[in-house]
Amino acid sequence: MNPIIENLNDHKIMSLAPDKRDRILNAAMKEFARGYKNASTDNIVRESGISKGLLFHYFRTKKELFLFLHDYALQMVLAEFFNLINLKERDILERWRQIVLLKIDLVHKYPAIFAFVNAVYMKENDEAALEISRRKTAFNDDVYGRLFSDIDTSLFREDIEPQKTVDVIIFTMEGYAAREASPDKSLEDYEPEYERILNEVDQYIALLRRCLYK
Amino acid sequence: MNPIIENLNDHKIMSLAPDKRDRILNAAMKEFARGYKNASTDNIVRESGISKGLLFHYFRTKKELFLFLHDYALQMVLAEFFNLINLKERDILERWRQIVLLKIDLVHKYPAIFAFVNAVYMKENDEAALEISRRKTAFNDDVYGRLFSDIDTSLFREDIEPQKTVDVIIFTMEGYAAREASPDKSLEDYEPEYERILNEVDQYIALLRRCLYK
Amino acid sequence: MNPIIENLNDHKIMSLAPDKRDRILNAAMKEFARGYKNASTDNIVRESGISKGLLFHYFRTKKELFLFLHDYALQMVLAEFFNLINLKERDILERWRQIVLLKIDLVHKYPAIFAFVNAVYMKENDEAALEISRRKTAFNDDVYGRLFSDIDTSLFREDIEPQKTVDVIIFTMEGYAAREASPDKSLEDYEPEYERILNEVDQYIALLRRCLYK
Amino acid sequence: MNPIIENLNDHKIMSLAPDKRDRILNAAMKEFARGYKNASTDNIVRESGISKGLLFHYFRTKKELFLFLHDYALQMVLAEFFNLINLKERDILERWRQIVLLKIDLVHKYPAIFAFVNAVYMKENDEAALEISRRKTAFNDDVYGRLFSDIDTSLFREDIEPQKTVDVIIFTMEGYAAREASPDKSLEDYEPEYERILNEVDQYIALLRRCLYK
DNA sequence: TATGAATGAGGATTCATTCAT
DNA sequence: TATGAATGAATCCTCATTCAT
Repeated sequence: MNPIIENLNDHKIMSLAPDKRDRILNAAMKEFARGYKNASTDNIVRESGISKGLLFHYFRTKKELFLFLHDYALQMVLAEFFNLINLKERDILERWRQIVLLKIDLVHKYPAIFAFVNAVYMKENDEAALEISRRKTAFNDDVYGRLFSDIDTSLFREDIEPQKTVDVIIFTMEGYAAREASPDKSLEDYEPEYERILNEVDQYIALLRRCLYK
Repeated sequence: MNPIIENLNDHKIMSLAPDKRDRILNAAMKEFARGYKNASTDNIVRESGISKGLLFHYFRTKKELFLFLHDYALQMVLAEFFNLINLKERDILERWRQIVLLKIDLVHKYPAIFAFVNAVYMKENDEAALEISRRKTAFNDDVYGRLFSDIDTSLFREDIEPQKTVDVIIFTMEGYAAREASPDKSLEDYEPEYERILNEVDQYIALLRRCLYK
Repeated sequence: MNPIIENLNDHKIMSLAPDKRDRILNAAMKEFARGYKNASTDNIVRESGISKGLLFHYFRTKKELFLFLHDYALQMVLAEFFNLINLKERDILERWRQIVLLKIDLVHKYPAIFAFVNAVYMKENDEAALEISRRKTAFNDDVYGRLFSDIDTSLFREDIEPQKTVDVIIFTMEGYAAREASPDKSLEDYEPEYERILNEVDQYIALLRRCLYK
Repeated sequence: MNPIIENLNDHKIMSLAPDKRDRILNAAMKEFARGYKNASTDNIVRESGISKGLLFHYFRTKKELFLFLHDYALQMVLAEFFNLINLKERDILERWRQIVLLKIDLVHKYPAIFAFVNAVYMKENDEAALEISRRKTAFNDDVYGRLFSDIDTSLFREDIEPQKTVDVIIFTMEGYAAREASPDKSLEDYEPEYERILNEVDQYIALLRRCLYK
């Protein structure tokens, strides 16, 4: 269904008992959230309560673990994301509204995954870094392609190029999201801010609708 | 004059002969561009032709070197930036135009500094990471504060909140910049693209002016 | 019948189905040809298609497997060797001639065994090394004892001690064999060289006969 | 002077204080005498009383240490060997006599070196193993070439090819040496056996002289 | 018999930092 | 100031062996 992410279920680790597997993957994500180099396989095994040997039984190298985790994280988010988003809604601003709400929920549901994904900047001049970079770009292209496919551009003002209109809307979305997700803001505080964020988003939506729509 | 960045001239290293100092700082920046953890003090001393002992004579720890470099880089860019920007121009969109042009120039003039600044994501849960994060935020607040201070909001449509208008403009600026600065694009290719970028920026400016201005 | 090599048939592994047993033993020999330490039990089980547990069911330790294999290899060669050699021939030089021909044949017939035997230099200061060394010496003493037993020393010159004459002949044989078996010479090339080797051997035999015989 | 062995004095380790250097090299040789894989860098540093880091400061890898040691050992032996052997003596059997005596002395003087050289069988399918094998062959060719150059073949019987005569003599020498150097014989016992060995060697020499010389 | 997940001590290597000179 | 040898904890990874099933 999604050709970008290879079939994770083929991986050895998927034959492990789910609770043990989750213990390992969660511990690994948590550790990699500190950055690739800072992450220590020793910490991962300590945290997940397994032996050194077992970790390397399932993942031949630290890099393989990292790469698997990356794809796993993206797939987890992705599956639920597209499951819940209503792609029938063709107004991009309405769709954004949905996305924001959904994202807040997901960040709460899978905090470790988001922490990990945000941290994935494997600064290395080797193949793995390029591979991650390539996958991330492909992933983003795919997600954005789907998320903003079949947009009803007839709603937009006619005196500006529709693609540029979409760009401004997306830039605004992302800019706002980045500002809200700045590292000082601990994820735990999101919930009480739900109202505030929704309110602000609605203000941006109103602004953009007034200025960019017919 | 700039309270955010402590006085770099107080640092021991500033008493070194400028050419030797530059050799050290450039080597260090180049190395840290690979990421904090990947950077090796061995490489730095080898590249700059000094001894291990001397490096640690001037900077007590790797972290101190890194932090110094960070402030140093920001100050370098900053000084030149504000020197050249015309703060008399009160139209935010015109100011953006200036900034884009200037930034392209600076990236060419100081590629090592920009490579370093872009790479500064020291994902660590220790003091240095928080410190960097704090300084960066302060720096950005300061820069943006100055860069977009004294804006003529009377140019904006009156049916929307001026601060939100500024936000949309800045989000668009940054979104566009981020897209252009994606890691696949090598800095060397910028020059021939100067025209293309300027052209695109002008299109966004025209759009925003038409939609957000009176 | 042969007191040096303990009865291999008493070993647990001998109750396994012959084809499966051979798969295991061949895989193990091939692997140990890389050297004792370099040999990996993982590779052995992968190659022979059995499970880790089963290997250690039959051989309690890697060392036991190795020791068994050593004896097994020697016995394999030995049995066939003495089966084919004509111990009626009492002229040591003629006997050598037979041995050379036979050895070339056997190396072709059991390349894995010879590769393994040649590689058996388990340099370790533990029990197994001494044990191997002891068995090898005993084996050689036994083989040479039998191979050169009942030699007709009346053929030798009478002005020299017969044992010394035998020594010189054996040293020449072994020296020549070692030179021909140097590791650069791949076993595959033996066949076309059959003629050359036989020719050279005959020259040495002629020389020794002329000088050492009456 | 000897083109086979590259200049060892260029190596970093040669700038170390001789006593410390010898402590390291001796410890390493002793350890590698157990075989390449069995040798543990931990043991080497423990034995030589230096830190882990220092060993890898001088030798970037275990393999580099091993290769250096190999060349070093050969050079040590070589230099003294050719220094003491009288190449004026053109009778190969007399020369052998000298060599045997000299070798016994050297084995006593440098037991660690000989133990190491005898043990050097790095069974690995990588470049280093081939490199060692290549160097050893080149070394042997060189040594034998020099050791048995300018031999007076006019002393030999005329009814046999001189090269074959030389072969038989060398095979006998090596065969005898190998038998005496078998691993069960600890090096310490050599001294009291000096007489016995010399006596036996003289017997072989007498035999060969009677049979192979005019 | 047969499986293969699980163990954990041991191995080579790295690297920021110190210190005697 | 300046050097670079020296340190050793930390890192990733291996592998013979065990054990529950």
